[in-house]
Amino acid sequence: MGTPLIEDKRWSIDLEKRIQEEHYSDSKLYNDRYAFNPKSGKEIFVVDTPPPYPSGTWHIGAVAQYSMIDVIARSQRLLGKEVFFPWGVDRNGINIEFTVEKNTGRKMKTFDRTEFLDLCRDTIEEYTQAMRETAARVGLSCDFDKEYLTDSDEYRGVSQSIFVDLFKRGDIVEDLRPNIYDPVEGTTIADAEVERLQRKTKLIDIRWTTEDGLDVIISTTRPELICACGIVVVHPDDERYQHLVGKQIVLPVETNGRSKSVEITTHPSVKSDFGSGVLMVCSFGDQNDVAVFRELGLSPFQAIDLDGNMTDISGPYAGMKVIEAREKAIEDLNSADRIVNIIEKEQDIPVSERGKNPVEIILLKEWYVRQTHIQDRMRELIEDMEFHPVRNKQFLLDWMDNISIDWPISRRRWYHTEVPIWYSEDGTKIITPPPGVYVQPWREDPPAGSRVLQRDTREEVGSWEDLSSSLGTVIGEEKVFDTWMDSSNSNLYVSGYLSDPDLFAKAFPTGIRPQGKEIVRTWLYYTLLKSALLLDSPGFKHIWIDGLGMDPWGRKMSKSLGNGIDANSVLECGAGGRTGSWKIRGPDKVVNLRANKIGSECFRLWKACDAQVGDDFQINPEDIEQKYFGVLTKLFNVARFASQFPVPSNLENLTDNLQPEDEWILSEFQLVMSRVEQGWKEIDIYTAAQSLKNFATGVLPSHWLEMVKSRLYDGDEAAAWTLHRIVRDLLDAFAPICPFFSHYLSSTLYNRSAVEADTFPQLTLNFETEKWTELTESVMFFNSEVWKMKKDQGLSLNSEIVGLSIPSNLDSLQISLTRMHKLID
RNA sequence: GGGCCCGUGGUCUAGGGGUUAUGACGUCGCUCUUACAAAGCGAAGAUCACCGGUUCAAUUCCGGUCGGGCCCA
Repeated sequence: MGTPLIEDKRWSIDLEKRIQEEHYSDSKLYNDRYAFNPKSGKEIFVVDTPPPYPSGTWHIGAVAQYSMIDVIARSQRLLGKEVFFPWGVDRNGINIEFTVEKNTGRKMKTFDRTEFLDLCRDTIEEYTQAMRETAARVGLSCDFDKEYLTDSDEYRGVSQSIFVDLFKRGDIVEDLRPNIYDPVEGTTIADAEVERLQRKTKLIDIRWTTEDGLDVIISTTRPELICACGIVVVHPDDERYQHLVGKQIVLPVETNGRSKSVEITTHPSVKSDFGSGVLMVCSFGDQNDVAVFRELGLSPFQAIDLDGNMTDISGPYAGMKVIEAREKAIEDLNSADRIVNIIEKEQDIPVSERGKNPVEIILLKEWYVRQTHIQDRMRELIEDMEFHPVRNKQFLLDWMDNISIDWPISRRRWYHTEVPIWYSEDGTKIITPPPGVYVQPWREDPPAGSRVLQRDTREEVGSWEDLSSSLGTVIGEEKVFDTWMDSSNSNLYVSGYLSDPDLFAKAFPTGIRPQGKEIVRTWLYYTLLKSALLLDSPGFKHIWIDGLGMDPWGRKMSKSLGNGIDANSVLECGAGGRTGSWKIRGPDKVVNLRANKIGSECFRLWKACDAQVGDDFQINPEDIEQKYFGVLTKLFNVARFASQFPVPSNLENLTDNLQPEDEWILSEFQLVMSRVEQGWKEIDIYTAAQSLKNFATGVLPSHWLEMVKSRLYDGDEAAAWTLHRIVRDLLDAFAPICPFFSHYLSSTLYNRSAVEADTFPQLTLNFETEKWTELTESVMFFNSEVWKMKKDQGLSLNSEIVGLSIPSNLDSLQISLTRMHKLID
C-alpha cells in the first residue's frame, strides 16, 4: 500500500481536454492507433461514416449519433478488426449556394459561374474547419488524414464514372418528364427544397359545358391552366356525376393548337367534397395531376415555359406571366358569363425554399436513374443485411413500396458534380469521359480517352481522338447532379471501388452503414439502389439506424421553436470552471437548464447508456450530468483506489492463493465481460454499456471491494492481482465508450493505453465459475440485509454486529463476509 | 390529409398473456466507514397513455382514440 499513483482527485473537463489535446496533436501516435492499414492481415471492417454537411452549426443530436458511430468503430478495433473509420464531408449542394447568395446579397445566376464556385468553395471550407474541430472534441477516431470531400476532383470523378457506367448499361436515361421548377430563379428544384406557405387564393367556380349542352361546375385556383387540361374527372362513387362519364366537355377558354374539348372520366383521387366535386386535370397543376396524366397515359401540354411565361397553347395569354394570365383569364371568363362564384380561401401552396416563389411543374429534359425495374431484386438483397434495430428496416420497406417513378438526378444548379456528358453539334452523339477523370463539360472539352456513343442506342462508335473532327462543335452539358447522386456513392468510395480493387474485394459489402432514420428514404435507399444496379450486391453487412435528438420535452429541435442546444456548449460545459446554462423554450414557458460539467466522455456515456438505438432520444444537459457524471467519478475512484496497491508484474496468468471471494468476483466478471463482448459483436452499444456500468459501479465496489479491503491493506497479493486484473480489463472494454477517460487511467496505472487494445480481454479461469455466479444474487441480498440491520439498530457500518448468521449457501464466503461486516457470534 | 414508428413511477429504461412490474437518475431519510458526500445505505413513488375487444386471465395480443416523431402529399 502507498500513495495513489493517480494524483488527480477526480475526473474533470480540463483533464479531459488536456488528454484529448495530447491525443490529437501527435499525428504519428494518432495514426498508429487509428489509421487504416489494409495490409495488416486482420479482418477489414469499413464504417460508412455519414459525411456531414457543414452549415455553421452542428446539431447536438447529430453529434451524439456520431459519438456512437465512434463507439462502434472503436469496439470493432477492440474485437481485433482492421477498422477503416473514414472522415468525409458532404459539401455539394444547394445549401452552400444559398449561404453565398445570402452573404453577398446577390443571386447565383448574376455571378460568373467560375467566380460563384470559388465563393462556395471558400465559404464551405470555413464551416468544414469548425466541423473538424467538433469531430475531434467529441472524440471521433476517424482516419482524418484520408479525409474525403464530396466536392473534390477525386470524389466527383468517381461519381461521374459511376454515372457513365450506369448510363452505358441503360440504367440512366434522359427523358422529358414533369419536374418542379422555380420560374423566378430559373431552376429545377428538388422535392426537398419545396416548402408550403399559407396564402389567400381565389377558388373559382367555372361553368363548363359538355358537347351535348350540359352545364358542369368545376372549381379551380388555376384558370390559366385550362389550356393544358387533359381530362376532367369525378370520383367513381360520386352518384351526382355518373351521367357525365364518357362525355366530351368543351374548354371554356380559347386555346391554340390543341383539341377544344376533353373527356370526362373517373378517378379515385378526386375529393368529392372539394368545390363541386369535378376536377380538371392539367399539365401540371400539382403532383396529383402528374400522377393522373401518367396513370391514364395522357400526353402532357406545355403551358408554361422556362421563364414562367405562358406558351402559345394558351392562345390569348401567350407570353404573359402566370399571375397576369390568371387575372386575364378570370376577366375573360367573367365577360363570357362563365364564373359562378369566387371565394377567397386559405391554401397551402408549394413555394421554393429560397425565393418563396410559387413553383410550377413543367416538362423538362432531365436525367433519370431507372429504379422501378429493380425493386424485387433489392428486396431480396435487403434480406442479406442485418438491421439494428430490426424494426427500423420497415422505414426502408415502406418507402420501397411507394416507388413508382424513376429518380430524377439532374439539377440546373452550379455547386454540384457536373453531369459528365457532351453532345455532338447535331445532337446525335454523346461523348463520355474516361473512368476516374473529373470533368466540367460547361467549361471544358472532353479529355483524352473520352468515348463517343450513339445518343439513342448508347452504342459505342469510337474514341474522341478519332472522331472529334467529325462531331462539329461539341456542347457540354450544363446540368449537375442531385447531391444524393454523390452521397449515395459513399460506401463504394470508402471501400475502394475503382481506386483499389484488392481492397474492394475484401471490404465490400461495406461493414456498416450508420445513419439517422430521417434519411432512410434518401441516403440509405439510394445507396442500396447503386449497389444493386452496379454490383447486384447488398451494400452493407450491417445497417444501424438511430433515432433523432429531441428537446427535453420530446419535440424536434428547431430554430423557430427556440429549443435548440448547441453541441459545443455541452462538450465545453465545465472547462476552465465555466458552467453551462441553456435557455430553452418549453411548451409553456422558457426554461433555464444548468449544468456544471459534462464534456465529451460524460456525453458519450450518456448516449451509450441512456438511449436504445433506433428511437428518438431527449437531450437534457441537466440529466446528462446528473445521471452520468457520477458514474465517471465512481469509476475514477475505483481506479484511484486500485492505484495505491502495487501492480503485479504478471497480470496475464492467474495468480495463486486466490481466496473464495476472488474466485467469486472473477467468475462474475467473466460473465459480465462475455455479455459485453457479445454486445460489441452484435453492435448493441446499450447492452455493452449497461453491463459495464452496472458491474463497475455496483457489484465490484460495493460488494467485492468492501469484502477484500482489509486483505488489500495487509498487502495480500491475490487480492491486488484480482483488483488490477479486473480494473485493467474493464478499462479496455470501456474504452470504446469513454476513450480519453480509459486512456488516462490505463496508461497511468498499467503503462498501456486502453484505446490501443486490439483483443477483447479474455480471462481464463481454472475453476468452475457457475457455482460462483449463481451466488451473486445471494451475496448482494445478504449484504443489503446486514447494512439494513445495522442501520435499523443505529450502528455504523464498520461497527460489530452480534447474532447474524450467514446463510448456508454462502458458507464458502463465510470468512470474508464475517470480516467485511464484523459479524460476532 | 396519407403511410410508418413510438408511448412503462417526475425523467430515462428492462421485461413481456398469469410477476410483489426491472434498474438507474432525481426526491426524501439516515450515515463523514483508512478510494469516493462528485460517496454509501435505505424509503417513498406506476390504475404499464386512454377507450373498447379477444381470453379463465391483458401492461403484454387485436381495433380505435389521443400525444410525440419520421417521411410523403
